[in-house]
Amino acid sequence: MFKLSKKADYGLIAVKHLAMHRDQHACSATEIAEEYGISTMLMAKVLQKLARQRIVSARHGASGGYLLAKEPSQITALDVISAIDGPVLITSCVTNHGNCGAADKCSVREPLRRVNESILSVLSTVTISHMSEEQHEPVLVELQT
Amino acid sequence: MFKLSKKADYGLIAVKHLAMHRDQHACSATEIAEEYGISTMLMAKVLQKLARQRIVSARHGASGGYLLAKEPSQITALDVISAIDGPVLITSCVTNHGNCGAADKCSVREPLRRVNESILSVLSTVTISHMSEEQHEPVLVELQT
DNA sequence: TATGAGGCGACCGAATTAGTCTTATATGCT
DNA sequence: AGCATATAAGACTAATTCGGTCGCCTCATA
Repeated sequence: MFKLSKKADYGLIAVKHLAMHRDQHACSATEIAEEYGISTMLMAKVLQKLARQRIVSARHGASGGYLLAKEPSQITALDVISAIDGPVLITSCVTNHGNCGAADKCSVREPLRRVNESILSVLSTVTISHMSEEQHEPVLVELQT
Repeated sequence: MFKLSKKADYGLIAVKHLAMHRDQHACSATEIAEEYGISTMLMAKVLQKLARQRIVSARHGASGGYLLAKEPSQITALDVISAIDGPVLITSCVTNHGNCGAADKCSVREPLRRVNESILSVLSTVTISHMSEEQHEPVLVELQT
């Protein structure tokens, strides 16, 4: 209902792993998958999606693998999640493509759109480097009620 | 992936409807369902769940229906959503019931737990009365990164 | 006491998500 | 050159979740 998909979860794990091993060798999908006990095939799929969005860069061939394409502080949780699962929309009718029959009657669309904005703002405030740090300074996010 | 279920959506619609018709008659499930073009059966299910969590109160019998059990300002979006879909957990392993095999290896659980807290905080800041108002003053939410 | 309302659980089909397989392509090493 | 090792991509299947329906029950009121 309001859950991250496993793939997105795996994506965050992979990106964090790469962040911890940067300036070292490229990590292969197999290497990362085995480290966390995840199916190799599936991890490969996830990394491919991240590569397509230029969050990681891939190196073919022997001793190849993946490297972060940006600084960990420049990669947000939102980047990773939406690279894998597509845009984050808490309701399917937020974009208003007419697929919601009750669109004109629906009285909650506008308020939910604002809640959606707030969640995007939370997710884009958290970066991979935040996720690797130990100290956690509070950050204020402006929420449009 | 990161979406409200339709049931939760319908729940918010119903609660907002009740908020707009308080001090009037009790609204039946059928009445609300028809107003927004939603299946009567399904709307009934949703209202039953809301009643079980004491968000709305039900009146049996002829000219019965549902009434809000609290002030609109005392009902948060989180109340409604979790009444219908259960606790809001962005990952299934947040509660750590051992169902995630990689729990000990998983390096993102703690950061995600904090993101989850922030989302809860957003959802519990938005009340039904907020959702009915037109003006939207920004509210600051403290986000634990 | 008949009628109109909610309460609850079982159930089914559809949609989404998780995970696998296969084939193609690129790279490095010997 | 040729082989081993990687990624790339899409088709495919299995598993799970979700949306929606139905039937039977209880309760309250006209």
